[in-house]
Amino acid sequence: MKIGELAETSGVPAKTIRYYEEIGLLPPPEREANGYRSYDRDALQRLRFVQHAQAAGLTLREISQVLAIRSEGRAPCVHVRDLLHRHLVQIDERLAELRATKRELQSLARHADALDPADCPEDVICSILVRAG
Amino acid sequence: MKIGELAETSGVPAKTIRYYEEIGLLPPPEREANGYRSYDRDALQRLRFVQHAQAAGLTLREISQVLAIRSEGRAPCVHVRDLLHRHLVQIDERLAELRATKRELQSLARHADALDPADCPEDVICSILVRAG
DNA sequence: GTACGCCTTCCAGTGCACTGGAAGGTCAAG
DNA sequence: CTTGACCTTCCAGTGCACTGGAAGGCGTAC
Repeated sequence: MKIGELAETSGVPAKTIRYYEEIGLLPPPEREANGYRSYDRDALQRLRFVQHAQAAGLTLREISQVLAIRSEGRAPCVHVRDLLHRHLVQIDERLAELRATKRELQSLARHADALDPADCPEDVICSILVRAG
Repeated sequence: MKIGELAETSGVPAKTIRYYEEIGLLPPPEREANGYRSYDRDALQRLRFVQHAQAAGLTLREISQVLAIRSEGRAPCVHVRDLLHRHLVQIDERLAELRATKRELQSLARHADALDPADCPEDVICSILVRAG
């Protein structure tokens, strides 16, 4: 399977697949006589794994770690479990932040919608936004 | 007021204040005879405004736009109102994404917690994560 | 006079995940 | 024989918001 086909099948751009190889996320594949990359089914499986792991919120660096552990023959279960729990905490934090920002923004938007631009005082930069934060 | 004092008062590192000036977010301040930056109260107000606007989720680029509009003498109200509404939409999208990821992660974590590492089959990269995505 | 802390500029790097483009090789169809 | 799709490498840029460090000037206290 050439890189274009792998890209097509996986939905990951060829450029990105080469990039994954470059950063050591994917192992260098076999090459055809003409130098083209030749991928087997494992490559697709790995790539799908990367997509799954990304969907789960892991960074490429973390995915590399999991992949490396596995290629050493150890089962990455414990490691992955830790990663998952840590990510859940992070997501909760981020959710809380976002919700706070949203409340902030909603309050500002309500204020903005009720405001006549003519009322904008000259001495402050923006009377909508000075209420933020 | 020298940059260190402004940094102290605002909580924004001096390095960052210089960076803001460099990208045109803050206007170049007066200089003392020795070349030190000399800030007035307006500078602190602007810096606070930047912090508020950032807290509201605006990017530095957007904040620059608001500041630029204001410095042209026009009230940025309408512009800001649009920004706010667009940001609210973005935040809702991001919230939905995050919540989906969280559900994903929770399901994976439950699976991981219930799993004995010895059960990890050799032929898949990680039986926890193949379920993701 | 020297030590220390503050200030200056400038250049470069961080993190994250790509993405673009140039210059050129390969292969099958028309 | 040329066109076009595909592949290669390499270098460089994107976006966002900083951050680090070197090399040197300034100002005050001891």
